[in-house]
Amino acid sequence: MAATLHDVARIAGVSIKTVSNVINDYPHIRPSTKQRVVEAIAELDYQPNLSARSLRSGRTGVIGLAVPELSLSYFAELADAVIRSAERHHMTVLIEQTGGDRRREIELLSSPRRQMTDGLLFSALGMDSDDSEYLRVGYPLVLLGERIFGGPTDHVTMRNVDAARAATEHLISQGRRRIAIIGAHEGEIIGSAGLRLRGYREALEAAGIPFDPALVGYTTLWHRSNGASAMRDLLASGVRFDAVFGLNDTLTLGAMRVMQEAGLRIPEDVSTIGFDDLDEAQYSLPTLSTVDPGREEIAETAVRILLERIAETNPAAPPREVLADFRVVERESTVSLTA
Amino acid sequence: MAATLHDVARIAGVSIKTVSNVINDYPHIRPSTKQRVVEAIAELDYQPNLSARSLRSGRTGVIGLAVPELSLSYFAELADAVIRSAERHHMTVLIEQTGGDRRREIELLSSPRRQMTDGLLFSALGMDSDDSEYLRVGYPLVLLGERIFGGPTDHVTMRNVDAARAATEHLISQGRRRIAIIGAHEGEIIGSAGLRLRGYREALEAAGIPFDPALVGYTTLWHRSNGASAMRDLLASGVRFDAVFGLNDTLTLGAMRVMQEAGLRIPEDVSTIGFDDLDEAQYSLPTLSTVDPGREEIAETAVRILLERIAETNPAAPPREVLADFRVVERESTVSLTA
DNA sequence: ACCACATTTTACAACGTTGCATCTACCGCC
DNA sequence: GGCGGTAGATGCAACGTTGTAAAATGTGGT
Repeated sequence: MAATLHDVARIAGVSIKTVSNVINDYPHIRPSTKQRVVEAIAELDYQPNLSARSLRSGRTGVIGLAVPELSLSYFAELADAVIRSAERHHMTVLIEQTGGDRRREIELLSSPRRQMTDGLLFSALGMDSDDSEYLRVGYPLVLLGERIFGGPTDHVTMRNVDAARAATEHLISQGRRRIAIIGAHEGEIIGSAGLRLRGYREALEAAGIPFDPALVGYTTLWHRSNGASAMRDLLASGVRFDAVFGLNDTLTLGAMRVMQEAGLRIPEDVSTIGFDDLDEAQYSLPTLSTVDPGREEIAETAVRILLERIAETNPAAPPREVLADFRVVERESTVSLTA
Repeated sequence: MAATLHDVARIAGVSIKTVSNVINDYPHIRPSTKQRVVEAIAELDYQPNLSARSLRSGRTGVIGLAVPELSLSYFAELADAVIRSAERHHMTVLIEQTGGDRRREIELLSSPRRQMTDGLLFSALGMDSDDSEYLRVGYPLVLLGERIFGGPTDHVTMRNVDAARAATEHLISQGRRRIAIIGAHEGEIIGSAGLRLRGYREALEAAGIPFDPALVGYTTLWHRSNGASAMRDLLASGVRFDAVFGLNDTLTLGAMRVMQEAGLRIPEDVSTIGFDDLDEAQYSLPTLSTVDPGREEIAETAVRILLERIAETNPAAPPREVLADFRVVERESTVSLTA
């Protein structure tokens, strides 16, 4: 079967420990010895047994990434970025899908699989701040997302409130006053929906525009179809609006499609902005203005912090919270009122 | 730190082997003993050490999935389906991205990481049939995709030619005669592009429609922007067409956007069909007719076959090729000529 | 030639688990 | 009462690696 240290040692005429030393770049090895070992390794096409190595060292070289669903573009693009980041640090990524289900999220935190990872990047969706004690786990954990703040672990996330306020301000600056919002979650305070709604309200308030509950479209999920049906409801209600802020791009694209079917022109009749800056937003008709929440930066930072924690000798360092920079991306779907 | 078999054994007052037997459902254990062990396991919150287990057993419980990029929706949806399938078999999935690069694909086949997986689902994009010898590896490997046929391994894929012919026939049955095709690859015979182009030509031929090279839009990649620019070129060339077959949905959505900008009506002026049946195709404007190539079935079958190979004692069984069923999905973007 | 000291190599024991072989106790049967 | 057989429990070795510590070898100075 596969060659082991013993085989290499036999061929090179040294002890297995010497082979191990060569592989691990131990400095004090005679060049001639090293060369013989290297040749034997090449001859046998030796590859270290990773199970044995991690049994011995307690490290696996794998980090976990838990997300709700890869078929949600935001998480697919996040996973892509995380894998590329991890690669640069010679780490592999094991992806788990939770479906956004609280129970599965909690289970996953203490699943035997945590054993095969050195640490976990955890994008919670079903859990909330009340559950934050579950995050007190015995391995390095970096939280992503906006469901839990002030928890016991490091946390890398986006500036939801600020970014949503900036998006709304962008619409206001174009002379829009009746700004519908799509994707709100009934009663939510913390969480992407709650925080972005808050940014929206702050922007309105700052501009002296009264908040009109009739302009809020609620959805449970953020799939395209939810955006579409929220918009259908909004149109059916007869409420007047001249702009839409969709709480993510996917929702917004669904809503746009319904508006266009209904004969509304975007951006002339309804200036529309989304959130996430998916690749897709560049190719819709019209192209979608949106907020880039700093996804690449989030992935990169989260991986870096997780690896720091893994390497750390003293795990008692206080939890850090990192907020990525965001950016409003103006495209065709938003334009000033020409009236 | 974490509890081991020894700890459990001490608490339960039995040998570690008995604990191991309980965990592995060895039949001959006195119920009272079993109960004591189970209680001790619960008390210590014991979880087996997976590194030790795989060192001993040679199995990891992990399968690898190599895809070009997760940010391509097709692969994100495929990965989602594979993970869900694997979950049902109590397996974990380790995802690797190759970027569709031939060299990286080849490297990955003999990477030390193969060590941490019991087998690999491999979606090749950069390699071609000339490289098929690289697939002769010492571990269970199931090939996905359409770059290599007749290779030495099991292969699960879609009926590209038939499905593309069916898509084209769908357009022809609606009275379309000038059918543009977008996303072809110069000179490719094998591969999604080459095979689907062949299906297109077969359909034309069967209908007695001459093949017009001016109607072929070439692209290197299949991102949205490639579809958009191919369509721009097509429009700039002045060639006349009354239908478009996009070789995948993403391309097609990019092309649709350019057509609409140019004032073409879909489906009236240009009946349009894609390929992949992405979630997104249900929410574009108009909704996109497309081909469902059987992605779920592919994921499920591939996982099943891989696990069979892993469990197999005699690995000499001849390679199998499985083709999933496809289905033309009619939506708003295709309609009969009303002349 | 011998010592002090640095370089190079090695032996051994673990990491936590499971396969194999073995051992004891007990059961039913002639 | 002795024997074969099965249920139930165990001890030992091994999977392939690396940390520790110590042994072997080499170098230079006296």
